[in-house]
Amino acid sequence: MPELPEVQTVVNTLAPRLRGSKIRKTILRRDDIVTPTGTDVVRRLTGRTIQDIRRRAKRIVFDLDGDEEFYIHLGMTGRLTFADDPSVQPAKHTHLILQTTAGEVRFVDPRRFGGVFWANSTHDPTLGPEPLTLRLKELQQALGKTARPIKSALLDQRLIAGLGNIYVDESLFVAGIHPLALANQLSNVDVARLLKAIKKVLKKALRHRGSTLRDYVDAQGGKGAFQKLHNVYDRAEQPCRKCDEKIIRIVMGGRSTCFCPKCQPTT
DNA sequence: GTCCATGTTCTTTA
DNA sequence: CTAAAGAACATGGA
Repeated sequence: MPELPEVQTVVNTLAPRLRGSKIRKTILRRDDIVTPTGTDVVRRLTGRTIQDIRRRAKRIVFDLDGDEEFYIHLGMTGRLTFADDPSVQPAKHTHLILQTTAGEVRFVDPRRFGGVFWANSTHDPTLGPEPLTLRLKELQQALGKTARPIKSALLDQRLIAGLGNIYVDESLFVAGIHPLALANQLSNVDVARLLKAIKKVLKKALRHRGSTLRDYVDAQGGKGAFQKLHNVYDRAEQPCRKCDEKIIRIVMGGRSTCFCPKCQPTT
């Protein structure tokens, strides 16, 4: 579900309520979603104050009192939502429940690609720069070093952190760049257009509270609306909104990749 | 039954 | 050695 706009929207709907609250009770219903394995999150979380909640890459970072932090990653199917009525039985695949002075929050994740991570995100070398504040020089440098197709390079969180399959495809369309174009063969002009496209797409997606294709919801259960504005993602076989050409779907590294062959020519 | 899925990490290959 | 490609993870919906 979650790429930068979706994760940010969860944080935006979670933080105002949860900031400053205290965790009264922690219920861990399965412990194999916790990393590192064996971390006693119940003991570590109960009684703690949540000072802030923020996003880093696709992570929802909880700042706790005592200068400690952990994060929740939503993986593909994770949800982090307030329970309107805490007396209602938790949904299937509810793995963690935080009962706080500001309400009850539940982490649900059927596929369990997400999880709870007791780790610091501040100096994590596996996370590249944030796209919204990324500068052209940095991106040029990062892309110049790799001979992979631009699509896979942009999915690499060490190069740029927060994009996923949807927003890479959408950004490449706006930039008019073919997904198979080699990263280090893009001109400076191409990269400049690409960075502008990435920021533009992400900001627009944020305004529309992310994309709900299947079951993504924010912390209050609200769906995103940006999927209605997708140019290419999940639009294979449909006409391009710009030129009417048929949108193509190919598979790259096991991920479906959608693009307009006319607006995104090979070069 | 088949194929597909908004992500990450580990393993294999070149 | 490193970079890139591929497989694996687990569940559910069409």
